[in-house]
Amino acid sequence: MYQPIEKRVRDALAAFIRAKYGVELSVVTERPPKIEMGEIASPVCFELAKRLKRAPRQIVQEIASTIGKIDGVERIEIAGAGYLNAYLDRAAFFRAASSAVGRETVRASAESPKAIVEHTNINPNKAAHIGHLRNAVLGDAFVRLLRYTGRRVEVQNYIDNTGVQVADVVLGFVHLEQKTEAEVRALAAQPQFDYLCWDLYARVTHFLEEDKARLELRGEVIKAIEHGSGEAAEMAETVSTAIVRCHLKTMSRLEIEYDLLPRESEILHLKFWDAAFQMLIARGAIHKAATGKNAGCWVMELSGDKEAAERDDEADAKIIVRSNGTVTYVGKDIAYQLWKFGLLGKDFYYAPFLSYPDGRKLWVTCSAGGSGEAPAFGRGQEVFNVIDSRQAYPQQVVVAGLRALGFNSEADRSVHFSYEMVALTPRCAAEMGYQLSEEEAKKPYVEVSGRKGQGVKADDLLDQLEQRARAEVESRHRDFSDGERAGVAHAIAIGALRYFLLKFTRGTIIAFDFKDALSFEGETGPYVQYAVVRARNIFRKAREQEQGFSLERLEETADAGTAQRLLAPPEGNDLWELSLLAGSLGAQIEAAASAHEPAFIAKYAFQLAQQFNLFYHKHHILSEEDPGKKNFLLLLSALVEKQLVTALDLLGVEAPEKM
RNA sequence: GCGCCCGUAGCUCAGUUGGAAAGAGCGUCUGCCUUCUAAGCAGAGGGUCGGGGGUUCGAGUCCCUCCGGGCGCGCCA
Repeated sequence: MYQPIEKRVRDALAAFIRAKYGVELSVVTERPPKIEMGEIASPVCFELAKRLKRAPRQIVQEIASTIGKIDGVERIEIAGAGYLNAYLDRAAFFRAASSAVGRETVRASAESPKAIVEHTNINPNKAAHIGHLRNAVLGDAFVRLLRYTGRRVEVQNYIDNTGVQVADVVLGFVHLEQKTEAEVRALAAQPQFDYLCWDLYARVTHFLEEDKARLELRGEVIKAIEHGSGEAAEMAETVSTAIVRCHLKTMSRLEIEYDLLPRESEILHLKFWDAAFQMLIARGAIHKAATGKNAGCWVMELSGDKEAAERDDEADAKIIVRSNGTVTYVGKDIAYQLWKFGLLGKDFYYAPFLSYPDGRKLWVTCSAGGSGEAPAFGRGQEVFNVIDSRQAYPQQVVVAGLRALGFNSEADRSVHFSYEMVALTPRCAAEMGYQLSEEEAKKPYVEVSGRKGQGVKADDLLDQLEQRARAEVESRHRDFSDGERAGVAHAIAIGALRYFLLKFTRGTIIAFDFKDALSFEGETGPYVQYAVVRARNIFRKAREQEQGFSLERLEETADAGTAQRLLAPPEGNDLWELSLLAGSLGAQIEAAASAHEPAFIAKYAFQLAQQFNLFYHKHHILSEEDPGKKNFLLLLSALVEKQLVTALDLLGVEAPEKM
């Protein structure tokens, strides 16, 4: 509701300035520091003063007195050294915000351009940990944001089922546990197989570190897996698929779902790389180094400097194919990125992997056969790769690869949705029993090693959160059934966890601490959920007290005069600020979507909840005797509730009816 | 060595294309539950926005430099 008016003000000012002074400039607007100064301010006269070589104060007066009426704006005033402050028509804003509620969602049509978002991407060899959760929650919130703004989105969770990490677990089962494939399959059917592999993986890491000669064993296992047949390959398939199911189950607890699981094994077997290789050679994007340290390798020049390539200058060359003929990780990634844009000229086969409770199907790639009912995957218009910031360099190489092939517009539409890692506070690491050096103990955070079996497992954290939430619910609601308690506790646990991971901006390293993550007070998900519950409690009680009460009828019986009276300054400033903030969700969504920053929504939700709590404390609505005022307060509560629910939904958090 | 990121209150963090007097949570201290649930509210205290220089009418925000911290740069994946 806010941003259309803001845009009208900007356009009106720009048009006026163009007509009157013949100057073309982009008008900036901002929120004044205090509500007494209006709702939209522009410092445009400072810029104009410079251009016209006149005093800003003089220009601002001319504009304010002659610009005329702008729809939604009550008046324009002069402030400070030359600010133009616009004061909105409060009652009109409130009416528009209230009636627009619930009608703002844009539905994606099947023809609208598709965005591909790849996230989660956990190596399928051990349980998911807190760092993986940040990736998945961030990716999922971004997907929700895109879908809300009307984008069609395909969610992919890439499975590296042929890499070293899976190989190491297979090595562990074979050499440390002396297990056969059938025995591993039996274990994989047991619950918490991902936990078992977590420990085994740590043991394998230790086993390999003890004697470097054992690395040969790993090489053999990898070769066998890549070849795709034999006991080791079958075991790798068993392990990785079982672990993927564990991960999907964990993600389902957080209501994170996917459309497709593209697998590394198919990229290999369907020879995606060979196709990309031919393209790269044909367009001269890579060349074979004849001399120097890279002799015998196919390399790509990152600087795009052809002369450097001629000279075999190694400084800016990235090896794509090793001298033994095998392709590097980035090479495969280039092929995969080409497929995402529909540029590779090859496609996977697809089979259903599972069905979600709402009937939606999750598909997996396969190398032959497959189902004819699979939707058209890939061919994205825009591609977002949710990958931590440490992979910035390889991501740049992939984009450079697209550019070298002449796909400049696809390169521009390849986005590395990067974020910083989750580390542990030294205190937290100590609590978990990890040995820290003196140096580490002084740092603000310590990075933990999944290889060594360190880290906070996602399911453990979720269990703890649910347990705590359940204890809280039990102490407050003795009347709840077991099912109700579990449901509410689950919603609170998710709210706490998702909010915790989303309230930090992407570039901030999260120093994880149980104390903060397990909190339900202050700037947390449950705080926001609680505000929604408070609003709903009012409506519930109102329905009990009043026959035929409904939120729809409130709107019909509302009169504009009351809103105008109650929102009028100065007494109405508090109600107005809450209304204004509630009506600004759209502006926040726009900002969050364009900055790729879900944290903006989290911050907004908290601020709105905070202001609502203040309002809740000040006004006892149901005992309000003035029926017009009571009606207005209820409408305002309904507006806030709806906006909070929408904001929470974008974060993937559900607000329970009671808590 | 090269590249990228960060440094804001005791702690953890916001501060959206440069804009009016620096914000929040936690922690500390002081109050508020016969009311629509206190997972809440009010108040107090706490800041040379790492240092210095520059650009600008205006800098936490842009540029330079220094200090401090992190990450990346492999014929690993």
